[in-house]
Amino acid sequence: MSETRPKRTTLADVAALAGVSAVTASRALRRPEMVSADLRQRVETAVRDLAYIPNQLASALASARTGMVAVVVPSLTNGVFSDYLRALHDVLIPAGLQAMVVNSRYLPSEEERAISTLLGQHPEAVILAGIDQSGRTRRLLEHCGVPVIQTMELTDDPIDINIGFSQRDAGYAATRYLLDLGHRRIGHIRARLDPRSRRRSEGYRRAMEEAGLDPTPYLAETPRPSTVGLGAAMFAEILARAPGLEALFTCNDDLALGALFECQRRGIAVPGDLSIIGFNDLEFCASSFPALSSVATPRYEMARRAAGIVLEIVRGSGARPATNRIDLGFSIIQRASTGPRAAAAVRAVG
Amino acid sequence: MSETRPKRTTLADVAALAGVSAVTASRALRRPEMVSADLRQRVETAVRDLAYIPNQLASALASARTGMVAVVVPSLTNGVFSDYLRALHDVLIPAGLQAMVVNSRYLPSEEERAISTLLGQHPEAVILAGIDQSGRTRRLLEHCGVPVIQTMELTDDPIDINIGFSQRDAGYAATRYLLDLGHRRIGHIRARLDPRSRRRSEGYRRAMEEAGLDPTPYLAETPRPSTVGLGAAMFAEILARAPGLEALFTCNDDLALGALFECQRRGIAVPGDLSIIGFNDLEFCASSFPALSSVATPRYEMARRAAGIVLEIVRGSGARPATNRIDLGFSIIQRASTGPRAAAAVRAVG
DNA sequence: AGATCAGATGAAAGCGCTGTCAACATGAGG
DNA sequence: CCTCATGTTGACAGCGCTTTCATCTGATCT
Repeated sequence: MSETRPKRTTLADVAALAGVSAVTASRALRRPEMVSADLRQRVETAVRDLAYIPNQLASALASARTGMVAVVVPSLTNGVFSDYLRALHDVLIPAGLQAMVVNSRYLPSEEERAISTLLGQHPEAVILAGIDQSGRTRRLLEHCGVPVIQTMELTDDPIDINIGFSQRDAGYAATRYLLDLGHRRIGHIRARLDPRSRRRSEGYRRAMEEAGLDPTPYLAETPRPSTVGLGAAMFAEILARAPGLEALFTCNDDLALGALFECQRRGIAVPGDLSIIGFNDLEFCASSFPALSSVATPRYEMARRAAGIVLEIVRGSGARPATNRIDLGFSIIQRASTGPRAAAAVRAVG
Repeated sequence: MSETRPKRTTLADVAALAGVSAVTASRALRRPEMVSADLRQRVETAVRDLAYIPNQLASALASARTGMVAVVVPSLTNGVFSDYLRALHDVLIPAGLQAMVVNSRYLPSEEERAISTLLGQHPEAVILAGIDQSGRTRRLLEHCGVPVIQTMELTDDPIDINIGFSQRDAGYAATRYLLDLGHRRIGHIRARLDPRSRRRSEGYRRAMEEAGLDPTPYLAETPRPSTVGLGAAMFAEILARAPGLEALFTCNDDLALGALFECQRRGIAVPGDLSIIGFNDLEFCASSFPALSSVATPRYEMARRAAGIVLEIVRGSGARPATNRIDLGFSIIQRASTGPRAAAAVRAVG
């Protein structure tokens, strides 16, 4: 079966059956209004009878239009990217464009490989989740001749167009929020150690230092990918190290959920004994007990805007956006898991 | 920018710069061992200097090899498919194959569209998550001339090759497990209503009926996609309807987690007052409080095997597996969220 | 030394489709 | 009745690459 090449039906077969030339058959499919109703009908019938599927490869090669936009995300696992990809599809599909998404697994080397492969397929645009491309990747992208959109985060030096928000500011704001609640011993957990979470942590560090606090004793980090279980374990580790912990900011919601479970396991009241705030505001944050505070990130909107810009450039007027850097911001979502510094904690701290 | 066609560098440019013919340049890249060290060197230098990226379209068209395998999954959101896709990548990438994954969103119409598009790109194999293809889709797949692997579930009538486990048996086993624990008023929540979850529910229904129990009063279902919040809401709904509930089997872990949170919110002890078992055994089940029992499904293994078979057929000996239907089974993972029927509940039921 | 052969290279053909342009009807206008 | 738009259709070339297959070299054998 792997050696028999049954010679897929081609446009020529369809044309022959319909009794027209290949060009006409092509037009009947691609621009039906250019072909008389009679022939169009015959071609359509032939297509159906032969179960003809156009060879996109040949079509793309001849027309120099692939109808494909390349998308690189660092993870498919992460709930963050499902909203992101959904937005992309919502915009691209109705416009007849196909998103080709590949996963870089948070590895610059894989990203480079992926982009190189994708570029070979001649996408009409490239949408990247992230701003941290390697130098070689950047060069490829700069010379590929199609729009490149970097998302998820802001950069001062975009390859082409940039849509996002400041991860650092968001991390800062989350920490600041806990500080404003009166907390001082604020822990921070981060996993994976990708550049984006690193910048969130920088925000945490800056807020702490500005408040005259030393973040070191309350910090836990690991290169392992974040999971709920890891959140629980790392929280336990900080707790062992810094008993007087009053609040916790985690780099994402999975870690926050893990910490919350660990609190339940140990009988630590949330937010009575400990306030918790996560990051991303995934769906479960609103439904947990207590509901988790988090930092809402505009991931659907970032992707929607990115796809919209692509559409305008490749299918619309060709007009590029007025500005090549769009800040979509973020917001702190206050829920039951965070509260003011409790009397008990105040007493313990002195 | 959209109108300027800067004429990407082609193999001919590379060949010219290296002072060789296009064929030699092609060979230097594709089968280096066929070219003398000297010329190979010159070609490689030219490639680097020109930042040449081969046009995969042209390459695929000429060689009839795309190096791509088409993958259709119904969801990217669902934690289930991240393990699945990871396995696919783990096997395919090192073999030089690229997985092109598209999301059918649990819609047969989208699946048909997606497969039609994918087939136009001439994949070397097709891997499907699910067995419920529409008639037209089936016909396309049967005539496409490449291996087709249906996964996630077993069918008596595979298109080509089938790897999975019985969703119905798994649903039956989960319910049976609760029955064996002594529970009688066993609730069941299911969302999305896709064929796979329907068969899990059929297993539940059969187990209940075999035990002489009427499942109707304890059943809640909705076509909406399942979320943690939905799990909580639907659980609350059953509770209002059937106060004496002793146990709950949910169609997936997200719903189970929602139900667990709802129990915490209402002060219902788990498993003291209510046993809960989910489905899929996602990572968080082991870390929640109490840890959630679940049905572990071999999703990594299914994908790994599927990819392995693809590899063997398209890059290996071309040998197809001895059997075209592989059952990978499932297992009940017992954790803290399930326990025997409590004395209190026994009393209440009478 | 002449025949033989493996290895390296290039010329030509063509993968399946679409862009371009010429050819051909058709009916309107003069 | 002839000319000229208008609208359809087809011939041809070519997208960028790889796959024959022929050619040419230099080494090997007798």
